[in-house]
This record gives sequence, C-alpha cells and structure tokens, in this order.
Amino acid sequence: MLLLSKPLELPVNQDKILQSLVTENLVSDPESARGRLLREAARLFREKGYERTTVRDLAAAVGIQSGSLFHHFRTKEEILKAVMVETIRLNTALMQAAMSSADSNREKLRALVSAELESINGQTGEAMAVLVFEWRSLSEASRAEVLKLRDIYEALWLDVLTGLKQEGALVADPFIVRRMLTGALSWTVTWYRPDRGGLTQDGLTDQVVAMLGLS
Amino acid sequence: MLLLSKPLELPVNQDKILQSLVTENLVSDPESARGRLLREAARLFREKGYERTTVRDLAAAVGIQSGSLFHHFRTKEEILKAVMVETIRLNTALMQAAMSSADSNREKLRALVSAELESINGQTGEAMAVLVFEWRSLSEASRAEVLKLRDIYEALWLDVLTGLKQEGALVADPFIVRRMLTGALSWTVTWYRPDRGGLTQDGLTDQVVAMLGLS
DNA sequence: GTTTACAAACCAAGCGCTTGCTTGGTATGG
DNA sequence: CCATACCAAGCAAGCGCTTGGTTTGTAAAC
Repeated sequence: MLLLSKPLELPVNQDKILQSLVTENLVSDPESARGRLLREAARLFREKGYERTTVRDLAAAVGIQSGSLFHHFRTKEEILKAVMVETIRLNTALMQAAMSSADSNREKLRALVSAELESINGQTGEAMAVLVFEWRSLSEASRAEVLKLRDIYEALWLDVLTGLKQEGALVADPFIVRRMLTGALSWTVTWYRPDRGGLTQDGLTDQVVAMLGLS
Repeated sequence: MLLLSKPLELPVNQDKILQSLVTENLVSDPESARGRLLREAARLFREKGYERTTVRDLAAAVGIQSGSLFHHFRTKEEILKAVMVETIRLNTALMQAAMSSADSNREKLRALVSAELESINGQTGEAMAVLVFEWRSLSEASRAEVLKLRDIYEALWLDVLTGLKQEGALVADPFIVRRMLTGALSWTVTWYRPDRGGLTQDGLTDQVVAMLGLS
C-alpha cells in the first residue's frame, strides 16, 4: 500500500506481516489501484501539505482524471484518513513483532525505538510525516477514529516504560518520557537522512538509548 | 506583538526585553494595529492552520475588511513570515537573558530548557506552534530568511551542550541531543497544559533534565 | 465458444463556491 | 493638505466535487 515504495527490499517477516494485513483487508494491497493512490497521496501530502495538494495533483500522480478519484473515495479527506489509518495499523503490527523477539524491558525499549525510527525514516516515512503534520486537517470524527487506533500503539510503549521505571532503570515519569520520545523521534523526519551522512539507523538508536541512560 | 496575550503579567525583565526590541523595530508593538493583527494571526494559524485560515478570517478577527489587510501586508504569506520572524527574534533575546544569569553549563542547560518550555507553552506559544507546524507554507525565500534567524538561536544550545559533553556529563552527541530536544520540547504543545493538571513548568523542566541524567 | 449482462473503472466537461488580492474612493488625525 | 488607515465591491483563478456517458474486465447463459 501507500507505505512501500520498494516492497521487494523489505525483510521477509515485515513482508509477511503486510500480506496478512492485506488479506484481512486492514490495509490496501500496494499494487492495487487504491494502494497506489494512497502511496502517491502520502508522498504529495508530505511534500506540499494536505491543503496545498489538490485532487487534480492526486489524480495526475496516478494517471487518471480528477473526477475519477471520487469513484475510489467519497471525499478528499477520506484519502487523508485512509493514509493515516492504514499506516498506524501496519506500524502497530510491525512494532508488536519487533518487541516479541526481545526478553528484557531494556531490549524491548531498544526494539521500540528502532522500530519507530524505521517507521519514520523507512518505507512508511512519508505516511508517518503526514500523521505528524496533517492531523489538524482531519474532521473531528476522523480524528477520533485515528486517535483510537493510536492508543493501541501507545500502550505498547507505556508497558515497557512502566516496567523500566519499576526496575529503577528510569528516573522520569513513563508518560512524560513517552511523550518526549514521541516528539524527539517524530522530529527526526525533519533532519535525519539515513542514506547520505555517517549516522546509521542503528547508530541513531544507540544515541537515543544513551540519552536516556539505558545503554 | 503577536506573542503576548496578557502583556501585563510578564516578569519585568521580559517586558524590558520586549520593549527594547520594539524600539529597535525588530518586533511590532503589541498594541499597534500591526501587532494586534499578528497576534490574531498566530492564534488562527495555530487553531486552524495557515491554509485553512482565510484573509477574511484574519480581517474579521481584528475588525476590518479583508481588503484592508493588504494595506499592512502585501501578501498573506508575509503575515505568516512576520509571525515567525518576530517570534524567533523575541525568543532568542529572552533565551540569552535567561542564560546570562546561570554560571555552570548544567545551570545554563536548565535555563535553556525552561526558557524554551516557556516560549512554547507561555505567551508566545501560539506563534511557536505556527513555527513548528506551518514552515512548509513559506516560500523558498522566506524559509531561508527564517532559518538564518533560527541558526543564531540554535548556536546558544550547541555551545552549552558541547560544554557538557567535554565535561563528561553528556554521553550522546551534542548535535543529536539538540535535535532530539527540539522535537521533544516542541511536541509539548500538543499535550502539555500548564494550567489544568498537576505538572508545573518547573516540574516539567525537572523531568527533562532528569531524562538526560543531568539533574 | 460466442453472446449477453453488468458492475467496476474511468473520461470529459463543467458547476458553484471560495480564495487571495485589486481597485477606486472616503474618512481622519496631525 | 496630505499621508495613513480604512471601506465597498468585485475580479480572476483555483478549488472540491458532480454529472452523464463510455470503456473494460469477468462470468454466467446459451
């Protein structure tokens, strides 16, 4: 779907997770018309912002007429919502998978940080940026829907952070730490470029863990 | 100017700094027509976003006709730029003042965190949120202008963080830490409510410093 | 194995409305 | 008297979305 510009480069387990979500109809097939549209939408929404992206832009990006968009989606906003909802669904699943292979809370946190950096700076990056910067363009109703999904995602983090607090490994409040991490990690979309420049994604994960005194 | 909804409640030194900037013509007088317009613009841009705020909205907020706006600003984008530029100017000055009364780098960092939280969640909060979320709506030229001002601001942080690194108080890279802090602190605009709820701004500052292992 | 049926996917055209901004003129204060 | 600040009216362009009709894929009916 929208999230994958080079699906073939995905690790096997990630691809498996995606495919199972596709068969459950929770995310669109990246190769379907809907999936391609959502991917282009994520790209354009990130590049120019939701409001500055016209339905004509979206249509041109997938090679159809602007009116034909409304055969797939009833409104422009529904496209934005779909980008967000499917992104959260996929990343929640990926994050659960990343955590499941870790034993200690320290390892789990590292897995979470790493997975979130991957979601923000990897294949789903454009959609994640849309999630961060364009949520105000959602209607009240859509926003509630998206927030509900996000709560599931957030619960994963809070479990681990609360555990670390009880172990004494964490000094600050888990809720505060999570919110700070949300901001810090989201913000990497504005400056971190994994391709050019020395810092790898693993290196960045190290830095984050070090900053929290958990390395 | 735009930043102060209740100027009379400001600490004396902050008010002095503002006034000196006003006389230097670096920021608009909050009580001038231009100043009131910029304050309302910041409020509306934050509330609905730049694109969704019309010139008619802006005009109505200060009680004039939409066309009359263009007597004060040549374009709508110029209003956005003015909000950003004046906000950075004021906050840079406030931050320099906050730092000057601190001796050690530890104290200076605390002053910086506290000052940035104040700028984000205090009187200049609406304008700061605009700075975070609406920079994509600037033209290329305006963006360069804003970024140039922001560099001065950022240099303050990097000086202190580099000092802490040399002292061995900081494990991670100063540049990375600053960028993470930018994200973490900016993000507080989305969740932190200093008025209702137990956490004070000082308490939040404590949490941030604790998170970095610098308390 | 051709025909029929029909829904899904799309096009061409454009409607009605909102947008940023312009214009020509009028108050008002120093 | 003249600049500053405003109003009333509206223009041209661009917007999301609708409409009526055409193509395409698929699968049952004969």
